[in-house]
Amino acid sequence: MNSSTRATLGVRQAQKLKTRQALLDAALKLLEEQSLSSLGLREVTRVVGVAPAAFYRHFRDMAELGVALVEESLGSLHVMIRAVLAEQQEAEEVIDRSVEAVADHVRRHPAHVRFVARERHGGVRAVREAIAAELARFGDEVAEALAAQEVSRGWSAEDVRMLAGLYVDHLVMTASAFLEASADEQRVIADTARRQLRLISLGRRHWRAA
Amino acid sequence: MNSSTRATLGVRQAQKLKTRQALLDAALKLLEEQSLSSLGLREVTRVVGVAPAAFYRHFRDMAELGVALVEESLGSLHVMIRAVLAEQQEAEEVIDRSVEAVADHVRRHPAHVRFVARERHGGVRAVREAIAAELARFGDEVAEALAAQEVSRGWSAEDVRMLAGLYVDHLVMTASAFLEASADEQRVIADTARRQLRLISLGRRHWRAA
DNA sequence: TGTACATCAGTGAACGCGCGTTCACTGATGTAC
DNA sequence: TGTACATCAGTGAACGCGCGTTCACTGATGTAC
Repeated sequence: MNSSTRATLGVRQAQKLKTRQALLDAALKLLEEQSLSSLGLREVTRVVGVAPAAFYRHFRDMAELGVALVEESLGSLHVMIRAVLAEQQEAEEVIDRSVEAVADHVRRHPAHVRFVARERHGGVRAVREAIAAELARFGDEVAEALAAQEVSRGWSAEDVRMLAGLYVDHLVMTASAFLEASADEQRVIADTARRQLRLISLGRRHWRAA
Repeated sequence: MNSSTRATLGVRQAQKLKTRQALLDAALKLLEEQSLSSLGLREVTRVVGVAPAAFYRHFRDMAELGVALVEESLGSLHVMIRAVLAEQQEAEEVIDRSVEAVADHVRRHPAHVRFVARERHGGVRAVREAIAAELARFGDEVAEALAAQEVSRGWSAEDVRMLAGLYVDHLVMTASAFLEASADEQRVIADTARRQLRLISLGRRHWRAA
């Protein structure tokens, strides 16, 4: 009857998924004010309104929940990156669109962005590794898109990947800079990000040409 | 009698400073495995070997200790940056020297670097703000050095500051990448960092010339 | 130099509290026939 | 369709434990005379 869950799922499984998602949502919200390594299992179940022991039906511990949050957080970012990469336009337009897309993504998913920025170098190894692996995949994907562009003719694979890494790092830095900024500051950050991308783009066009 | 403390300090004050430093050292060590927001006051005093209540003679809470660690951590980095900026050489040499200096700094002060990377977006506001303020000062300092160089003739102050920001961000990214890397991986990271700086340098030389 | 008093870094015991984890349980959902 | 049994998500009580904070204290160091 519940059209928002696949018909093949029984009532029991659907309810379980709902509770699991409620735990993830509650944790993400609580993580706006603290880091994963200090977030308590009881805090999370309290917000959801289930008994503490119910947590164990879904996750072994908070680290496992953290890894699940990484997938959720970077999944939506992945969609955004793909969309930007798919467009084929002038360099200048791509830059403007990218910065706008990042700003928009932060506006839509601030908690996800904050979580990734915070836990990327945070105190929970499994989560750090999950984020690093996911960002490396982004890098590979960006590299593939860059390699297909005319400007990359004659570039070695390593050089393309190096440039992709620069873009991914810049994206993460820009996104987290947006987070704590007021509307005015956001405009400055966007402007700076555009100029930085323009400078990198210039360096790209003259690579090995100098 | 103790030549390592200023003669003007009484025995009592010297001892107090020693305990304070022991608390900072113990905290920094414990923070290699967790984040500040989950580090306990009792953990720290236990390592130092003083009563928990002694903590309050030095810091109001862990956040205040964290801010003190920021000053300590970024102080040594500051010295390193200044040294690199002071040298006047060919662009290519500056890049090699910079990357080597960063690698060396991470080798010498891994815990400080980890602390800054982790808490830059961590769960304690006061510490985040202290790090942001200090990195902004680095950016200003780098901008000043860049502005004095021949290549920057005709650049607006904002553009110079934008480039300085790119360098500072790149430095922090590179330093934290070194942290978790094996010797082999460190060589790859250093090589990538050099090429990225070379590309940025190229963009810089062609800025507004295109 | 010696004495009497003030300061204050560090002590140790006590407190109430929330934590993670365990366990036998309940009762709605699922399955076999 | 109806019945009997199996599954299992979530319960609620219990546990031992380490936490941050308070407090009156001690005794070495500092100061005034």
